[in-house]
Amino acid sequence: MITTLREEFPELSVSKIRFLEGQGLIEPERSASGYRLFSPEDVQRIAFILREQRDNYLPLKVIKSRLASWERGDDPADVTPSGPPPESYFAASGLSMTPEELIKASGLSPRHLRELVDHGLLTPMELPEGKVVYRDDDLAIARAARRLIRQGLEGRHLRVIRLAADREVELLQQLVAPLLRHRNPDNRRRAAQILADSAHAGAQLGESIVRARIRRLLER
Amino acid sequence: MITTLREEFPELSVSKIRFLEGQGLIEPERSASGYRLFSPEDVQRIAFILREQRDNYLPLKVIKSRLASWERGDDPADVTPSGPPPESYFAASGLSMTPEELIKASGLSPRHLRELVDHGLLTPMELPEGKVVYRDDDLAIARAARRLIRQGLEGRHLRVIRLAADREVELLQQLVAPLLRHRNPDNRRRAAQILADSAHAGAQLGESIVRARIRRLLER
DNA sequence: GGTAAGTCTCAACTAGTAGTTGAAGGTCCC
DNA sequence: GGGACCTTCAACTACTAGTTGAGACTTACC
Repeated sequence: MITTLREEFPELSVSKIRFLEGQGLIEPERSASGYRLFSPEDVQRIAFILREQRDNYLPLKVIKSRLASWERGDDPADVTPSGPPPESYFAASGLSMTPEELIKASGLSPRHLRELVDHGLLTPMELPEGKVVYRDDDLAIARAARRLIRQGLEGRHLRVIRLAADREVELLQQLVAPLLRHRNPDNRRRAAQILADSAHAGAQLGESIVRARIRRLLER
Repeated sequence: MITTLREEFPELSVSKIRFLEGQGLIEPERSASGYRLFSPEDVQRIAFILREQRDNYLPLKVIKSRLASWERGDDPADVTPSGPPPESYFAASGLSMTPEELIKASGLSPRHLRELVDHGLLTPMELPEGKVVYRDDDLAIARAARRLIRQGLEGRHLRVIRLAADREVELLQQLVAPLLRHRNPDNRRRAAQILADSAHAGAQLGESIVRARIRRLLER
């Protein structure tokens, strides 16, 4: 049987392969005597299925439909909904934290927290009494920043990322400026939807480009 | 019972609430007589659970452990692995497509495809016979780009995103340059790991910043 | 040609997840 | 005091994701 796959998935059984075929997820060729013959593409496909199961806990039905829509070259918006759905994309949890709480929740050091504020990555709300309060946006930013800091990046590097994000926001802002000009709730909702989808697509685009570049870098 | 939740989740049953408590996902207060009392936070928590189930197909066990690590203020790397795991982050599927196939799979028009190539978002491999071939990186890029184009962005706007991505790659490259200087397989693997985590964190950071900015924009 | 190891189908079985249902009883509130 | 709600607890159900076993066939090797 396919031993290559067993490197990544040691618990892969023959019966599971048969089961996957029974569910219509794979369709290996057959030899004259009825044995299954797996092409490299079949192996890739099985690896994909197993990875989706293991890493994203997707039910086989969902994997199957994604494979199918991928094959049809379908609208990828339906294929990659791994993330919040548009309506909830900007849904704030109402969380608000003191600097101390943010430090605990993000794992940042006070020094790094200050750096992030200085470089404009974190934008706490200033309350009249002189206190400052962070929101859930800031927590997400702080956590991501901490991962990068741990790898050796510093405030000034993160600033580059912030500038890029700002430029992207300007871009998106232009897109919905006409809708936001008048304070009409319907237009506002429409704008939020466009922004949600575009922001998500923009993030995907950026990540895809980075990934492509890095892959080529590593291939050398 | 909680009717607010039924707006988003019409099929939510009382027995399901009790089941969730039985599984340890929620712990509502109790009145003196033993009735469950749901605070707004409880409602938020339940909504989160139901959303993870509905949108990401996560098993309750996984949701529970994510809630728990969120509560402990744990390493968010474990909390947000919605995406490929480090080892497979750069795993190519070996896919290669002709321009026509890419157009079909991405839904781009030939004109937009040309634009993306011109602006350096797509970088096909040129084969000796003069043919060009796209890879799976390019498909991901093309699909994300198409979502933005559909919202009204154009080639020159996407170029801005590409430049930002390039700058981010330069940043990350510096991070692993020492490891890649000598062709040692162990160092190479280590570099790949760092790049995978950092690229993912960088994408998260960028998206978080954009989201925060846009949210503030919409709040005005 | 024999035989061991592997494969085939098909049906039955199993383990786990995610709840639902029903019985017996307590609480709330008009 | 009665109807509508809530409580627990055990049993039951539906579905997913396989495993196991029987009986038959194939492949490889001596």
